[in-house]
Amino acid sequence: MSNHLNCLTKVPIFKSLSKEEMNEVLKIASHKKHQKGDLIFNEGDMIRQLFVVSEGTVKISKYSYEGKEQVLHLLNHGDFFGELSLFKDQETTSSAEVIKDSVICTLDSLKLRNLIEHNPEISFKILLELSKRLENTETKLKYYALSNSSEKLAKLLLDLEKNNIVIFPVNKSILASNIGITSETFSRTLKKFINNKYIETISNQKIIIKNKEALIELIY
Amino acid sequence: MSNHLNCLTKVPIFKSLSKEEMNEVLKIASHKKHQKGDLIFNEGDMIRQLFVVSEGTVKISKYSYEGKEQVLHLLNHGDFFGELSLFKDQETTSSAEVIKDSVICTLDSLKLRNLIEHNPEISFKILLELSKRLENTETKLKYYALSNSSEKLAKLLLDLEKNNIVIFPVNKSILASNIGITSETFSRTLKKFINNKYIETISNQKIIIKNKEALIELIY
DNA sequence: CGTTGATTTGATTAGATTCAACATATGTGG
DNA sequence: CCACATATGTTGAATCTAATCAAATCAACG
Repeated sequence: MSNHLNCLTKVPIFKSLSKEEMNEVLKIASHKKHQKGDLIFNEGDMIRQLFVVSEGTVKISKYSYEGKEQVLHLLNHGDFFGELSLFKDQETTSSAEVIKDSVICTLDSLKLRNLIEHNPEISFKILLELSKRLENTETKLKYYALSNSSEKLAKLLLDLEKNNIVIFPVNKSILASNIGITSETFSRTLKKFINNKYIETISNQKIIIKNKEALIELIY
Repeated sequence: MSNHLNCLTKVPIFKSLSKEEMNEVLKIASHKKHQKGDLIFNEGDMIRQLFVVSEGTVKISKYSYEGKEQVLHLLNHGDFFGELSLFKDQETTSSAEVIKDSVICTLDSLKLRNLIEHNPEISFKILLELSKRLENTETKLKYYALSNSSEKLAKLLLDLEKNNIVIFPVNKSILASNIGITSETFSRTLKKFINNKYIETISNQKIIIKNKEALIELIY
């Protein structure tokens, strides 16, 4: 049916299924390539699928009536979205936009629901995933509500950092919106960090953390 | 074992269980009365239970290092918390405080996990509940990040409103923190709404909405 | 009726947004 | 591979909103 077994076999929530179970899932799945800029769905759209990101990056956002964007999640390989459709046909309350060319699998929610009801395993995995995402969102909430832009940026850098190297996975505007500040403030605050010798820039999307303690200090 | 069958029989996530299943759940449950002000757990505590609110109100919050509070959720009858403990022993990343005298049931997470694995029903219900909470938190996030205090308050009033009557379920400071503003700003913005004849106050915790359209206009 | 906690009000200030201009980076077709 | 077009990023200056701090008032409860 699909040369994108990837979609499902390599995705955490389905990984542990038996061969027969996997075949069941495959029956209700299809996949599609999407280009950067494609809109998978828009706030208010009716959706009846669970979407699983097999390749690429998808941005989940909400917009204010003035058009200001709040990025909720950046989803990569293995992440899913549209889980509320599992329970009932659902007008989404957010938009999903492809920001890096992607392969996305869709699973019919009615059929998936059926499957899940007989596979506690899957249900449990989705449960785990959602719990984490909830915790994540709650933490974000705390930062948005309680922090100034330096704290927010420090937290972002520490989240992205690996061996003191930070590579921005998406452009700075999106990152800014992800932590709830404007791109101008993002730029200015980054500069402040550079002036303070907390960080050094290697390229536009790569920086080195020079004083991690200072950043940690900021968020505690 | 307990005269608080309430804890479980009346709580949505367990409501549909058969008698035998319910007996299984009862075996791993216990309940306890808590007074206003009691701390169920604190950020960083290790928890190994799922908590279900049978009566009263519990406030889930995070605090910044400066002590500023962000209320994440206000939980009432039937709501649960501590779901991450289902997956592994978990240091909580938030605090739970009783703000109205409560009866709280605790279910050992290891045993509950076991039970869930054989009861897709329960798993599915928790899944639904978490999905809703996630959506809720995401919406909150949008408001925190994208709205000014008038929009936030308008949204709060519309959320709480029933037949144009708003009764504040908890004190104003907590509500303010719930929508991510200070109590001073809360007070001032409420006053502005009164001056604009959007609302009228009946008592300290009761107001009437006089111009709902104006409030709706604010949030769109 | 006094004490404690909650709420309101006022004055000041800090911090981020906005808007506009400029600079840099990225991508495309010739 | 260059030149242009478009998208992304940076900087400055003005403005504005909500936070802060301090004080006054109000409400609830033993």
